[in-house]
Amino acid sequence: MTQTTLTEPTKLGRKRDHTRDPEILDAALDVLAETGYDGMTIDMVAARAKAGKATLYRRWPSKNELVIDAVACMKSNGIDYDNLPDTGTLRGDLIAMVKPPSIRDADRKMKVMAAIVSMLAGNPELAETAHQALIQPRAAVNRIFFQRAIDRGEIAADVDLTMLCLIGPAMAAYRTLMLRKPVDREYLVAIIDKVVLPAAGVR
Amino acid sequence: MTQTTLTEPTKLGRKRDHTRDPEILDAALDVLAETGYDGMTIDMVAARAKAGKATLYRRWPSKNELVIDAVACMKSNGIDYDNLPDTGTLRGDLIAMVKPPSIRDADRKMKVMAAIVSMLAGNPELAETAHQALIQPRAAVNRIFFQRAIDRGEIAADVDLTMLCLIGPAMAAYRTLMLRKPVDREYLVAIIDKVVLPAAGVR
DNA sequence: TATATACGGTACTCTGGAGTTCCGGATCTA
DNA sequence: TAGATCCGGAACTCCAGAGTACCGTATATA
Repeated sequence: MTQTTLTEPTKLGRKRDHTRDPEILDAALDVLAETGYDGMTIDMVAARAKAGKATLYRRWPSKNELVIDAVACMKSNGIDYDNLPDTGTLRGDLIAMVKPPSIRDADRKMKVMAAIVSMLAGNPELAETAHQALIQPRAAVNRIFFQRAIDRGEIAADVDLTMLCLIGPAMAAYRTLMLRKPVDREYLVAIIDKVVLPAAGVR
Repeated sequence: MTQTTLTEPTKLGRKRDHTRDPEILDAALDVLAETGYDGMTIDMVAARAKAGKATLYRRWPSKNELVIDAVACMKSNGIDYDNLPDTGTLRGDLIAMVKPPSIRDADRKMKVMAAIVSMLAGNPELAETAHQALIQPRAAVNRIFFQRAIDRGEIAADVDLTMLCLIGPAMAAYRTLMLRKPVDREYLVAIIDKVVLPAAGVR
């Protein structure tokens, strides 16, 4: 009777409602963006998600794991990889990415970045997750645009792709996190026209 | 006898040894850079400075004020304003700034930035101090170099100086804080040659 | 129906750090 | 010399937040 065959560990009782996972993680991201890592408390997240604290601890063993999962689920938010703009010019492609809602959730991304920056040094798992979810996707899209431009002969084939891909994200992040000024459409366009395209050697 | 004239509140007792202030603030910066704002404890700072905790609280009313003072005292570290390089070319001036010890304490500056980024939003005084001590000085030096280049006719007079001044700091900060890769001389030279100078329109 | 687990919610324990107080000893003024 | 304030150091109070336990209720299996 009590024989729980190793091959069949059938679960008893009420099942966990995993449809709530995204709501909880989204609440965690809100609190994280608003208060920073140390300012964020599990009670805040639970209250925001209208969930019990025990519910959170049933799903994530600690605050750290919750944050890692929350950051991970931001991956490729606001980027539709199957439907990237393809305007025929490098400038057109880059400008096409400067649109709401790309700008809207980019704001929360920035605040989450600010919240976790100081944790990255002593938290390799969070650092890796943040890189995969927040840093890499945007650079990857840029790389596609630049590669197209190379294939078209629009820019030289020996440019430093890695460097070019980082200009936009770097200047946007610096303006938000350090200068604490808004990164609006006007500023992003200025970055493209005054820095990125000249650096790419566009005629 | 007990008359303490308002015009002469002569201090009794042993005098505070203000020569220790810089040592304490330097210890605070070390701990701040190593552990982040919330990870930093007053006990750590006191131990590092070989001082008593009461000594710290006699001089700064709270941890927050201590951190603000510590950040403020980083101002223009590693920059000798009275002896800036003047090589006759924009590239020469920019490259001349890419030297130890400019790179060495730049590393601690970066770590301090990472430590306080998430505090800036809810701490205007710290934000202002950080801007004056960490952000503004470097941009100001760059602005001098670019202005010289304009005066020489080396670059066009209608360039966006503010934007140009930020490229270097932004890309260096992004590489350190987000990518967590070393900002060495090679990388800084690459930024100058591949991004800054093309953006400035140097022939 | 009986048992087991999930749920939201509340109350609890425990730990670490901010800030305070006191100590013995040193250094200043009156 | 006496009183006041400093010093480094240690012990203390106080509190917020991580994590746990338990409540009554809901939903699953056997």
